[in-house]
Amino acid sequence: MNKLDESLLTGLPPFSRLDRKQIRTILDAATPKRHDEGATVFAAGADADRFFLLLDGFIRVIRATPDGEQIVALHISPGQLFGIAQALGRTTYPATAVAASELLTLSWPTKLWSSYTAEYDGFATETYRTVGERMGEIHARVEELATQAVEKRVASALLRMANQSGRRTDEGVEIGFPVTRANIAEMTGTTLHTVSRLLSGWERDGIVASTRRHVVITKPHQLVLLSGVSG
Amino acid sequence: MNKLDESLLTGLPPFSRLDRKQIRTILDAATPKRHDEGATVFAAGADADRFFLLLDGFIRVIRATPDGEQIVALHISPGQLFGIAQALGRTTYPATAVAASELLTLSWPTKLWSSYTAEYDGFATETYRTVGERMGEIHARVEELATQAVEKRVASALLRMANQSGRRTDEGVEIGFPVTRANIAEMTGTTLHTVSRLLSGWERDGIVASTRRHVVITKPHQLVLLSGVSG
DNA sequence: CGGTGCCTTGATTTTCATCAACACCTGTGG
DNA sequence: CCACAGGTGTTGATGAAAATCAAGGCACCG
Repeated sequence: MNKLDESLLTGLPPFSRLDRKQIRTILDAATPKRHDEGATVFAAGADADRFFLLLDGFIRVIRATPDGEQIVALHISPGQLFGIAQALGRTTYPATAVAASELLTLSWPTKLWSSYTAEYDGFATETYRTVGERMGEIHARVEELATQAVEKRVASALLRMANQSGRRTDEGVEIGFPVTRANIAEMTGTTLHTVSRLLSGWERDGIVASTRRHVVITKPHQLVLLSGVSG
Repeated sequence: MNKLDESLLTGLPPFSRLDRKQIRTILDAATPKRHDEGATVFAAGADADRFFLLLDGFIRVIRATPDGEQIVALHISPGQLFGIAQALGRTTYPATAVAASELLTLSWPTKLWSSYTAEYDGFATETYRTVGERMGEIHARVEELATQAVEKRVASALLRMANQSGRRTDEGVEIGFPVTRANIAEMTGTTLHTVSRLLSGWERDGIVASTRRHVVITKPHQLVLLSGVSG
């Protein structure tokens, strides 16, 4: 069994203040795993027996309503911890984590959590910072849903995804994972029909270019204007 | 200067595992303060130099959008810590805390935070549990805003407030702090006109009874049905 | 007793969900 | 290799929900 390379963790916020030996110890306790696109990493309500680090790919965090609808709470980018129910004083996962693209993860048994936060300098503070950022992101979602019209919400959602995962291409900025009209609708609290109409319109205006399950933002600035900065 | 009574903290989750002497020490470091209804305890973006415990009254946590609109993120009940930016790895308050009713608070300088979490058993875990609960609450808000019609959102908001602060009266359950139509609109992402119409309708049906700035839920069960349990 | 904040109600308009139909792409299994 | 199914995307027509526009009333405070 070949060992994981230490460079995987070096420089990531939760581990940035640790030395080589500490990182080695942590890596040796980690279980790496590949997940296919669409796979469920863990489900809401399940026993939080492990916590995770996303090495590559993107996670979609989903919550299902009692009546079967799904909503996308947020996306997680490479380098971030997730499934950290412990940091919220919980013993079950609060939401479902689905692979938005093919994934590479590391995971550790939950029981290591308390020793990591106690022993490793910066691990606790950095993970709480992550929690704080997600809190802020969700707050921003509430604001959007409560005050903005659908068009602005969809524009904001596209920009958010582009910021988190965007790849520059010669056409513009491409969102770094597959995303359907229905996905965008679940993010913005609307229907796939409305999203489709908006994207069609923007495509006509040359602001975005989309193929099946992929979106390229060709005129980010225009989209920013639509997202409602100052108006 | 008369000392604060230890019974103020005894039994509250963050302090429940501490002994008399520890509680005494913590209390001696606390600054008590009264706030009038409508007063701002701290403002979003301000330097988080203190953290707070709400002894009596209710806090409304508010965020303002760039274009001047306000949204009510959540309410805080007596016995809860608030303004705990440190727990989220932040140095500024993420939102504004306004007194929904007359208030009594204790507060401590931020610099004590790290020693409290380190020294006092249960303080950290319990406050992170609080953070987790608020996270869950906000998630629930996102779900509501994304999937439920206005009527259900308003019904849910009333029930939530009643659960957190309700007082039994012979008429029904009264929400324990002043609340205007505009406040409810800010909680549910609608307008005060729509809220007014809904409340008028429910008043006709005998489900609620409201006077200026006060709401009594006379038929909670009916309201639960309207809030959309299984439908 | 005047002013401000809170609340109500009607009329009109806009936005967006819903209903409906169809086109296309991709992978699968006969 | 083709047929077909299931997931994805488009677009039009219609209707309902809720915002907006508008006006006024009532209660509480100084």
